[in-house]
Amino acid sequence: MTISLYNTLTRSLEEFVPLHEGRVAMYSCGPTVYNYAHIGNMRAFLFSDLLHRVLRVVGAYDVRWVMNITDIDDKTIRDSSKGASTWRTEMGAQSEDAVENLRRFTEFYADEFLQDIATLGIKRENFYKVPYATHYMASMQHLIRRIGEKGIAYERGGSVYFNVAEWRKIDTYGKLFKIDAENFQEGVRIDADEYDRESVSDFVLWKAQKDGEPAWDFEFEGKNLSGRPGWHIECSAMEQDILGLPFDIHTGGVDLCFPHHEDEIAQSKAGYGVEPTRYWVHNEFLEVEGQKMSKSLGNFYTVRDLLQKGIDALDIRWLMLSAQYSSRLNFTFAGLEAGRKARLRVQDYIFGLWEKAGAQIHSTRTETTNTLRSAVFSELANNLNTPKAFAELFTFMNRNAASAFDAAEASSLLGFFQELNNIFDVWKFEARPGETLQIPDAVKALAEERWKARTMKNFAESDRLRGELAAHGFTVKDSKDGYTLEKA
RNA sequence: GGAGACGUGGCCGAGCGGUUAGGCAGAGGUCUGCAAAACCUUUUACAGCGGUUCAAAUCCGCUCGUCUCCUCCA
Repeated sequence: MTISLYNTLTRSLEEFVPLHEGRVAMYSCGPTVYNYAHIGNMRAFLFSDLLHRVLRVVGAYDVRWVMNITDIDDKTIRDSSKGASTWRTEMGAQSEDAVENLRRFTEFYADEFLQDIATLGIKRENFYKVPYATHYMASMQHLIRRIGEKGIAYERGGSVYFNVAEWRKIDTYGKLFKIDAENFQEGVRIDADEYDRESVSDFVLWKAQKDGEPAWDFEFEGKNLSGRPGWHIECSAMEQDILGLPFDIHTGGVDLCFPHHEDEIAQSKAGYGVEPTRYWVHNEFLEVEGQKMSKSLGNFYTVRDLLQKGIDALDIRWLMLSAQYSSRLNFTFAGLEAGRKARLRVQDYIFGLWEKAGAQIHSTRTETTNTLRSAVFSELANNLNTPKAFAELFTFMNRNAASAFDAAEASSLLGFFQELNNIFDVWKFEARPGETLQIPDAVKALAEERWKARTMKNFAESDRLRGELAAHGFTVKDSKDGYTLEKA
């Protein structure tokens, strides 16, 4: 099925056509590992996960997905520096070597991050590669030299800058974002002292080392400039090294359009002569309880904060799917609960199908399955319209009780739900838990006793026994001619 | 100050010129000692004010509000 995506570069919905038939190379801007990632960050990564899964399942593409880890920048340097209060004992002791400290610090948060996304269902094995910026030092330096050779970079005070004015003579600067050159000055406070750049719009490719900072040697135009790479250069270098240019899709949060992605385009084109990608796809922000997420408002959550509150990671995943990636999402606890109920309703439907299908899952599609499948998949193919896809699913469920299908039909539908779960990844395919529940004899006896009391209309005793069952961790549900036990 | 986006019923969230979106919650019902579940039925919309049109939540203008970017940021 053809997939369409909103391309920030053209500001329009475009039909996605890969550069190589059947294959997609995709790069996602990953986290800067200076702290635990929060749920706002997670939206970006869950969006990339969704996109790559839709490409695989709906588009039937072979997808190479790369997401970087930024392990060198101002914050990681600041927080890993000697004596910083942000240093955690889990990171071990601090050494005398700033580079080593940076490594220990960022490795800690990178590991935590990879764990967090795994919790949310972003699987490590789905990545082609998760590169760390500092492992690509040589490639970055090589790219900077190439930009220098083209005359678009200059050295100043030990730092190397990209010369935007010079670049503008060759190509557009402002592809993702319309820029008024004059705009830069008005009303904006730019920390000019920190930089010796010629123009405020120039950006740094290589930063000179300051006292005590981690640094790498870099030979540029005959000088050794001890320092470290600028923020944008890592993506350009790793993309070229790992995926080759151009590749198909680049994702990231909307805030990265400018300057990060704009600068990435300029650098790659200046250095390699090629623009990195054809499709730039950006996810919108997440709000919490209708407000911008911030520490001072107390609505700033990391994944582990939510898990500590007893929230199921699958419900976070579902909630993130319940709005289209391109619109703002209001993350609320009520929404989490509403989503949970909706998700479990589908799960219950799957259990129902499982029962009818006699545990058989078939990939052969009946007409019913085909109709549902194309309805749901075409919504996903339509710029990842997950809410609409959900709506199709629920509309189908509302019209077709699971119990109404015969075994063949149910098996076929299960096949589709499983296929769909390769994207959403929030359901289980197994018998309804109650049916395989191990019930201790003592509990069975209690339940029997209660049922007897109930039939004799001794409700006080019946309710007392219900309480006892609850103490054993079981809930009893009555129906007309019997009862069922469930794990509470 | 400049650039851009958004404002849908109690909440979330699609729709983007004419047709019931969907979910959660609420209400009524079936069932029921109670409770839970399940199923059926169902109420409440398009920020405000103008304009274009046979027809506007959907297009245009203004106002108000929220957000993003221009500075590190998913």
